[in-house]
Amino acid sequence: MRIGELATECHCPVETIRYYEKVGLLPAPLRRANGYRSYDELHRKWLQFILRSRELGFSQKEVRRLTDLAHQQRPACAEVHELLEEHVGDVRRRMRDLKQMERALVRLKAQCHDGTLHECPVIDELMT
Amino acid sequence: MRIGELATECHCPVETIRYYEKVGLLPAPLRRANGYRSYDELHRKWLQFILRSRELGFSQKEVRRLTDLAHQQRPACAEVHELLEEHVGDVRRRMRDLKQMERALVRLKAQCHDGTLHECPVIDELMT
DNA sequence: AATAGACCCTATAGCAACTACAGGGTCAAT
DNA sequence: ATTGACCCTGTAGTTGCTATAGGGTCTATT
Repeated sequence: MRIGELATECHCPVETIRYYEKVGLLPAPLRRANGYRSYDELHRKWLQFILRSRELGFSQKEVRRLTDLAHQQRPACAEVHELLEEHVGDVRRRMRDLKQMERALVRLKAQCHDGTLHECPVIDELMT
Repeated sequence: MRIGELATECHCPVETIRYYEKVGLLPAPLRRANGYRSYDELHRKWLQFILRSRELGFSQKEVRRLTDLAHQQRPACAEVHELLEEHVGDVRRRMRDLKQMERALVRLKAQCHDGTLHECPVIDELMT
């Protein structure tokens, strides 16, 4: 499989695949005589693993830990569990932060009287 | 006021202040004879405006739009309102994304049987 | 007067996690 | 023979800072 086919199959840009290879997340594939990368099913699985983990908000560092764990012949379920716990905590913190932002923004917006004023209390409040 | 004092007053690192000046968010202050930056109350207000906006999740670009609007002698409340609306929408989208992540992670974690297994179904599921 | 320590300056490099060129080679079809 | 789609490498750009190197300045103490 050439890189372009892999990319369309996995719904991700070609550059991202090359990037993952460069930073060592995705194992380097064999090359054809013309220098083109040649991927197989295992590569596809790894790429999907990475993409799915990134979708779930894991950082590159965490994905690296995950792939390392997955590479072990007897994956350490306890460590995976711990990583997941940490990450869920992280996601929840980020949600709380956003919720706070949202509340503050809505409060701020309420001062706007639907944008019909010429003087702007929002600007005033941000200034103080 | 020297940069260090401004920094402690506004609870932000000195480097950040110089950075905001460099990218044109914060107006460049006068300099003393020795080359040190010299800030006044107006600078403090602008810096707080920027920091508060960043806390509310506005991007640098949006902060720029906000400061531009604030600079007008008759701030265009309607535009501020629009910017706020957009941003609240953005924050809510990000929350929805995180919520989805959280649900997926919790579902994934549930497969882990408290990390007591040696074979790891989580890894398996991320692979497929 | 010398020196230590806290402060200030500029300019550059680094971080995450990609994305977007520039400047080339390869391959299949017309 | 040439067009167009694909591939290659290497480098620079993005966002929003943070950190470091290599210097100058000011105040207080010895």
